[in-house]
Amino acid sequence: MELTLSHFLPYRLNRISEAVSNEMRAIYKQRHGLNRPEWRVLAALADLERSTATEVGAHSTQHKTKVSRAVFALEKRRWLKRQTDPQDRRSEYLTLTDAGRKAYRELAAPLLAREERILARLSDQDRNAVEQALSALETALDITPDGAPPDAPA
Amino acid sequence: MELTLSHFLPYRLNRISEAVSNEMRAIYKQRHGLNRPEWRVLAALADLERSTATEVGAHSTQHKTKVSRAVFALEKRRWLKRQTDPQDRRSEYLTLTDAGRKAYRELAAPLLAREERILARLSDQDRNAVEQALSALETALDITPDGAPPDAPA
DNA sequence: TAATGACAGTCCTTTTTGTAACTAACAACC
DNA sequence: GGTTGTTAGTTACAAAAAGGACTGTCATTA
Repeated sequence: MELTLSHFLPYRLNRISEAVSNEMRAIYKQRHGLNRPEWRVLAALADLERSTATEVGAHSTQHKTKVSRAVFALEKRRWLKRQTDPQDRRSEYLTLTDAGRKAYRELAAPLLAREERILARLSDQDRNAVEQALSALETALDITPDGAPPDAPA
Repeated sequence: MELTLSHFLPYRLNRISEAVSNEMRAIYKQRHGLNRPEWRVLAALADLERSTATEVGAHSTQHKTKVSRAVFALEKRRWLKRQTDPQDRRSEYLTLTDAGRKAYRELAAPLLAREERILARLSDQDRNAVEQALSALETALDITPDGAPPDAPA
């Protein structure tokens, strides 16, 4: 029963995650001045096409206040448009504009390239281990690919 | 060339890291009202015994301003003592007091238990994959176990 | 021993985040 | 059709993080 920081799961995860995130942030910050919530909303909307802020939050694992602020920022850039749902006027549908989609594509390419550059330093075996580890942890932590628990526990 | 958030390495890492960290934070926050920098300094000092703020920062991968504030907070609780190095009066040696070591031990147990509880949900194979993945990523990202680059690049 | 540059640690200012309260809209129930 | 409870999204406030500038100390060199 020994706790050494450098062997402690959360510490290691955090350091790795932060290192990777920082590389990415440099890209979307430098090119378009985006912060992470904004980038995530952009990516989420590219994934989801047309959806509400709540859905975007679920899909990108972000609190609704972050989403709200990010949506506002992206709207100001005219990268997305809102449209209140006539059926339920509380919620608004969000869609990327052409400019938004263009910005997303311009960002996706270098971000993926950077991801690939990191993974390229790993052996095939290590890459497999990474995939297996991430999937296993996601399951163990009840984090499904798009943010909802795998099946609702009673 | 497809960027889907749920398959994107930094996103997955971040979500996992955050989920695990949150579980831990609940423990050291609830029991002793610590925040992460404070907990990390405590753990680093438990690892290192007697060392300077700079060393603690390197060992726990934290910016010196965070370390500075955390040291102040822990000092106020009388969990650590400072001692300016007579050889170099810029730096101060930090050591945990008995109370500090006691608090550390009281925290280490439940934190390790929580870590174990998470890992217990994984198969042996998955656990191995996690270990292999973390090590491989640490290497690929030039993050050595205690925060210094593996060997200084020219 | 003055000048330059590096380093340890702190302080101060600006962003970002998290939390909780709030508004508006809906739904269910009586 | 009023009451109660829930949900979508925003706003306002408080806590935390990030970053840079600053102070004091040391080392090097002239």
